[in-house]
Amino acid sequence: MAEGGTEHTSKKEKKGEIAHKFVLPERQAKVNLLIKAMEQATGDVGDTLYCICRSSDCERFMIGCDHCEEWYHGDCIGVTQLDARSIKRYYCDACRARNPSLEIQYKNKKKEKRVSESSDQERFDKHHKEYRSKLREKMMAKSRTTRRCGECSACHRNEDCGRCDFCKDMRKFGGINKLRQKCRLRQCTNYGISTSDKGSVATDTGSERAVTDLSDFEDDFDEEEAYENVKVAPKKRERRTSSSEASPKKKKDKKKVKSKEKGKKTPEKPQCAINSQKSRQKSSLSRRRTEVDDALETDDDMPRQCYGPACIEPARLGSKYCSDECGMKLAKSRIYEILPSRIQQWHSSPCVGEDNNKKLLEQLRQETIEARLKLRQLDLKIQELDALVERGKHLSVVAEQEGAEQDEDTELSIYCVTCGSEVSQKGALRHMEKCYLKFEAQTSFWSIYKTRIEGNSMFCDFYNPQQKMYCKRLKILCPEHTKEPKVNPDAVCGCPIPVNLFTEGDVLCRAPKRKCVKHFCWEKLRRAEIDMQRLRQWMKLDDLFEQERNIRMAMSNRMGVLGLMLHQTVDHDPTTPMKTTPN
DNA sequence: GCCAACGTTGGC
DNA sequence: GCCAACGTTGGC
Repeated sequence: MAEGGTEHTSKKEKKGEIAHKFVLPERQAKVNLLIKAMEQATGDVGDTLYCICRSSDCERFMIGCDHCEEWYHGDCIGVTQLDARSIKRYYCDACRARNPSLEIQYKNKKKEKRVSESSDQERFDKHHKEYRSKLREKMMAKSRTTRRCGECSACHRNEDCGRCDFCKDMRKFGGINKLRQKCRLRQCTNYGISTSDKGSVATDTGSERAVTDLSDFEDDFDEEEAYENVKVAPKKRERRTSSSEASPKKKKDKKKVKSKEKGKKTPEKPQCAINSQKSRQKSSLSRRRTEVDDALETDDDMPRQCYGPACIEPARLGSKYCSDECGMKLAKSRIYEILPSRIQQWHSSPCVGEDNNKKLLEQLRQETIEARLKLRQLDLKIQELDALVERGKHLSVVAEQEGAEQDEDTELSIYCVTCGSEVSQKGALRHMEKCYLKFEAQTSFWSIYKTRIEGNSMFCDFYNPQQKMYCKRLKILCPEHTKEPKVNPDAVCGCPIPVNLFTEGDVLCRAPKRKCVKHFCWEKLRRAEIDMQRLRQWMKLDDLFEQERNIRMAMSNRMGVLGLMLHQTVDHDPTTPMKTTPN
């Protein structure tokens, strides 16, 4: 689509160069020939639509708008070649409706011609007024609830789109029927034009004017008609009452009761109500039109020619193509047309994103190596610990060893950090350990996946068949699924005794393991510490892997066909070339 | 009686 | 002024 748009713009630009504002009759033939030749050269003969009639015909006399640069057939908009001679700057109706400050400018020396020109314009306006008032009359003649002109494509649509908010609200589309409105694509476009929009022109809110060219074109009323239109709204209300007069008396009474309920307010109501209704109607209609136009932009149901290359079939409803093949054909030709130059451009211009990604990948690789090295070191630490424990097993118990449980009179007490109860210093470590395990058992960590780690896993991975999940506590600390090993009565504690606060010596504690209060569970805690470090490293590796995957995906997307077709680097300042290394 | 959808209301 | 919500209406 983007390419189609580009072609369109470029052609307009070319046209603008040749035939500036409008085409003088004597130059007309030449210009037409030139445009035709260019179209043939660019290979897009007749595929661009002009004018309010949206035809590709450019054989007739045409005049270009100085604001939007759209081209119009003279006979479609009521401008003759003679008129065009006296016009200096021409602005189309759509542009003038959007921007009231725009006025058609005439040449000075042809001032006298303005009379006839303006009369032409009047004729033209009159023609439009007639058309629109006919439409309005038609609509008003129909029943009160009919908001159909019966002529626009929306009125001819028989089925709800099922996609707009109003359709989605309908019960048949699974909605809850809150909005209770007609499908947006079936709402008459002429209804909004005829009754309300002049108000928005007069007040010129601007933002409300986001409507199609056609609507704008038809919106171009003068003040007189604006007044007429304002008067339309109350008429509708009156008609409603009169129509209800025809209906049973019950309804009439109902109305009376209603007005009585409102009390003194009733006499004042007509004017206020009319005003408020006017404004409400105005706003709701302008909103509706904008929304409908938006919808039409994306889901156009106007009959048009298939966009397929060399295809002359009408497009399917809601599609730009007559068949899937035509769509594929156009897509293919676009790829053949655009991709080679994009690849060439890709190779010739530096890509900062690509460089940054490469740097990041290198950084990630380094971090991965470091993490793996650390993991190996931790594995070694475990082996060392195993060796230490093994060495302790061969030692014999020394009863008087420092740290062994002894009956001392001077008992100090301490508070448990977990439960807060007072415990003796001697049994503090033992109590706190048990207490911690008790609380820890209340919280569990589960995953549906079993851990798959090279070497020994640090996770418990107990499988619960009911939950069909695996326990993700640290194996060594899991109070639920790891049983405390039974300690032999003559087992030695075996904990290395530190020389000072930070270094530990070769000497091992030879107190009986059951009675050593100083090194209670030392082996378990050390293993847990190492396992935690291992866990951290594995998580880091996982994170690095994820980052690498994302970067690689971004890199492959960038160079992919889709990426190349969708994106393009534009160097806005070729005099100072882009740097490949921004840092 | 059902249903589509119009027109009004009141909250924001 | 906008807009969601809903009472009401007219066609079937």
